[in-house]
Amino acid sequence: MEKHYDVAKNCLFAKTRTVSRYITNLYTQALKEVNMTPVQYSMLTAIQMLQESNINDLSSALKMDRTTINRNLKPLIREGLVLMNESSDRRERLISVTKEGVELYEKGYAHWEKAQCEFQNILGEEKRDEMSNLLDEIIKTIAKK
Amino acid sequence: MEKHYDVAKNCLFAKTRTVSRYITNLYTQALKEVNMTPVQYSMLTAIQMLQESNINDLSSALKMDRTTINRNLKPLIREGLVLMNESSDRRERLISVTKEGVELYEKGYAHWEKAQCEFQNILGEEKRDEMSNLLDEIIKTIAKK
DNA sequence: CCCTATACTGTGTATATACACCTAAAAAAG
DNA sequence: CTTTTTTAGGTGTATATACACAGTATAGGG
Repeated sequence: MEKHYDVAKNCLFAKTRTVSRYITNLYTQALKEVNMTPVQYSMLTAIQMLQESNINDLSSALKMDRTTINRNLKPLIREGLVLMNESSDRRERLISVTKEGVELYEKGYAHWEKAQCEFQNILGEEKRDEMSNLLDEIIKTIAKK
Repeated sequence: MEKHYDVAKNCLFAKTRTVSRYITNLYTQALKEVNMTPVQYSMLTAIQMLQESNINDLSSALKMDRTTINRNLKPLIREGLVLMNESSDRRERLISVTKEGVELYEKGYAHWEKAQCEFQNILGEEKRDEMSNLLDEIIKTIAKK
């Protein structure tokens, strides 16, 4: 078998990425109602979970590169949804959500739910659960390293 | 339950994206040996599969936006791995792989395989198969629309 | 044959992502 | 207390991604 047939059929990177693009577009459409991208919505989620966190905390929680966190915070700060404050340790900055951020987050929740439901309708509940569990296990596995 | 707990626990976008980032980094490391990104390797795969294809063909095959295909081709063309030739229909361009492209692709195959194996070692064969099948089904489902 | 509709492509813009490299501050070592 | 190491953060650069908008060429209808 020629190599490209093998890759086309079996590449887990390509498959994951294709599905990721699809899901991203789906959530992007839904969250457009609150002028937010799904990545920004995820970041707001983590910032609220961790409360007074610094960039490294968010990097660990979201399993996203430190510098990506930094850059992804920019639009949220620009829109007044997130604050980056000085800390007593002057190396770090403390990140928190503003009142406007919480409000928009709450407002976005219904649209996030819509995207979740839409995806479940497309996949069916059984497969959706299978996918969710599998992703959880993968994330747990890669976190252990 | 507060909304951000729900999102943090159940968001299929965030989970998929986290896993996608992880897998991307894994394949990126492996393919660095041939100076190629995994997306570029996937594109070379598709271009070889379809042979004389235009941008829309690739867009369909890779389920990637047309304009993304266009931009992703740039580095491949710059490196002399891919050609974009005129067609008799002067609206479209025909995309093909050069000799150098095929050679580098063949050389990269071992590194792609390495990444595939590495991921299987991390996940275990059973879960890897489950994941592969699930992704196939999802891709088949979203293709039908 | 001309006009219009359709099809293929490209560019501007904005976000997402991570690596290499750099700066500054705190902590640890001596 | 000074020097060194560690830790936190930011910037330059390059790729990846998709939408809105625009240009050009073919096809189709009259």
